[in-house]
Amino acid sequence: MTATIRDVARLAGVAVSTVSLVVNNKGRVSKKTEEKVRQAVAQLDYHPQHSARGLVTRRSGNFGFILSTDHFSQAEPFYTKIFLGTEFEARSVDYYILLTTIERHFNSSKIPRFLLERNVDGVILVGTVPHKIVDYIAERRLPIVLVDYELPRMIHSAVLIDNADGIRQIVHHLHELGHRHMAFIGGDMKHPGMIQRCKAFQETIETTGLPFDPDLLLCDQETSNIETGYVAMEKLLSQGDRFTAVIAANDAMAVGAVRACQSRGYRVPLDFSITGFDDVESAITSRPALTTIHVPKEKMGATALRHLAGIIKGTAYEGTRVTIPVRLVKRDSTDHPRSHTLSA
Amino acid sequence: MTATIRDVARLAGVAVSTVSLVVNNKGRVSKKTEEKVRQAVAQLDYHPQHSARGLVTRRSGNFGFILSTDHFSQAEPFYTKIFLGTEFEARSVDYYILLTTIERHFNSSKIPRFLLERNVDGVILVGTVPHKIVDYIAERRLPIVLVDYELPRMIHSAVLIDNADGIRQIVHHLHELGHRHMAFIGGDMKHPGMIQRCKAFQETIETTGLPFDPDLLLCDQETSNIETGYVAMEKLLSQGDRFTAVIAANDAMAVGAVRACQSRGYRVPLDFSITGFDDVESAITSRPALTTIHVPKEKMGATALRHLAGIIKGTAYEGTRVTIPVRLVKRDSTDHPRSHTLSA
DNA sequence: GCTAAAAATAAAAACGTTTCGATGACTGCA
DNA sequence: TGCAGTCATCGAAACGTTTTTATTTTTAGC
Repeated sequence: MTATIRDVARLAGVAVSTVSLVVNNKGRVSKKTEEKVRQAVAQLDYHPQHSARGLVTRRSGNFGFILSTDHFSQAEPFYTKIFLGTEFEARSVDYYILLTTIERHFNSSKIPRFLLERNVDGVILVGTVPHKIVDYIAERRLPIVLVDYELPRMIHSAVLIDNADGIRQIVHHLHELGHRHMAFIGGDMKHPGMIQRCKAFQETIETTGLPFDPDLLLCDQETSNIETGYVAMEKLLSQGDRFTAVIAANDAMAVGAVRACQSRGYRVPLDFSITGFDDVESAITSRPALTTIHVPKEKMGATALRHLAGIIKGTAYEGTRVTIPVRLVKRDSTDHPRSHTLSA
Repeated sequence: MTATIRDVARLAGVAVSTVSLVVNNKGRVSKKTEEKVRQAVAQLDYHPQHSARGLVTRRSGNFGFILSTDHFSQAEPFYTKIFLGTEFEARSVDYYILLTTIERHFNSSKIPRFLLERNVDGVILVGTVPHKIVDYIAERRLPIVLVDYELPRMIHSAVLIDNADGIRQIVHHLHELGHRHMAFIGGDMKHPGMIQRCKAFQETIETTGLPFDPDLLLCDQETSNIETGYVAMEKLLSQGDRFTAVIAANDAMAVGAVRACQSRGYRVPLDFSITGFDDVESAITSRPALTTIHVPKEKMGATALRHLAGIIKGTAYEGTRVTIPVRLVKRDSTDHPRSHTLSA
């Protein structure tokens, strides 16, 4: 039915091995025969059969993509977009992606089948994942790339975003607008990225020479969603009029903070400037549209895949951290502080 | 490194072919040798190698899962959950899922790689997909199962939800509460499911003996999101006080309708009862929590996979439609109509 | 034009599995 | 005890590649 390498060889009038050489761009083949072979390939619509190839190369041609179930079914398509980037990039390097989700709590009886069966050549792990599964994979000597997550021990490759720089950009932006008293809503500190954002806030405040008020630093939440932001903002408001801007560690909390303001009759950005982080869908759709830090999600996924493929080809080193730059997106949730406007 | 079938055979003291028989539960093997083989398999942690198996069986052991890019990166994890159901079910029948997205507009240069390379044994297509890609796959004689979508020509298998019954349940629920004048917000009529919901509304109104008012039937939108619902509700409200309940064809539009009410100072469900459809995340988190129709998304995915596997095994027929039942979930967005409450 | 070296091509083995036909070992019946 | 028939097991071929080694062709230097 479908053409095999023999058919191509016969049609092109060359040996099977020559066809293989051409198809894989290996070895030196004369221009002339290469052309003949390529023609035959095109004519027969030949595609090498994965399984046959895998049998001899001892590679599966697959990468595993592991994500926690709650990350995957979370409302904002943050991780979904990372996957999209990975999948897209996989097409160009000829790998298939096997996506699977795991529960938050590692359960050795629920190990992804592609690991048990050794049917992947490497694994991409995205977001918060149980440490044990990382160890399990590492024990099996499979290359690993973490995305938007890192483990204390720095032995695995990771694709990260420049959280510190993002926060710096935000603080500077607000500072330029004239804000001096900024509050920070930190969210769930179990995620390393959140810790970085929180730390970066404190450091930037300090280096910029702004006053630091510990009451305006809220970093002890359990979650990082809209509700979290709402509650945190209410707490800040109840503390009195000590700030003009609020930096939320992600967009969801920023949206919550905006709502809390609005339901108390405050206007954003007139009374308070509020910023997010991540630049997810709701940063654009919510009113006012959020000033936030754009995180290139697809690019993270693509970078992870490229890196993983590199490790296998031998052109990249395992254990490298790749940091993806982020950039400020100014929208409608930030403006000069009220007092500043008045004095101007 | 990893154990092969020969290792198992040697350890168990039997022929390679016997091990194969045991592992695949084929042919008749004596209890005694079966036991020996199983022991050896366990001891060596043997897993058949996909590629070797695929080479001889001429099966890939993969199913394709195709979804439009916008469905996949949509805020509500509706399709994501369908995928989860599929993936989970795939584990038990020993198939891998290759997930890929396609653009809304069919582009023959962007055909999923697993189709070009014939690396799947069947394909699940979810939500609205270009007809051309369905034809393309069918031409290649690959089994197809559509999920939450159907094509005019009824030649492909499809897993659908009982839209008509869902609408019936809602109308009856509202009727029981005492509502007689119901409005309907239909959303994007390009999706067959939306058409069904709209039709079912009209039919149920009629068979229940309720008055039908064409002004209360809004079925000419282009989209089906929160904004759509908001706008539609404003239009309804501007038409005067002719209804006490609003049935939105999905949860997003219901949320929009609720917001429109609230921003005009109406209370839900006191002034208007509003219902959704789908039972997505926001049906639970939005205030008031929505009375809606629960759609078992994971189950749809699982059913699709099972059906596809059945077609290949020869235990299911291609071209079958499987309808998944739905059920009403009563939450806080519906109550007796105001007049009814007063008169009671 | 000859030879040695380099480049291009070919031939064959190997990868791990399934499957088919063959072989051997039992069973039950005469 | 012998024999047909059934049941359990085995051996070997085949699947479509890549890769290594061998062979042929081309090139370059004299």
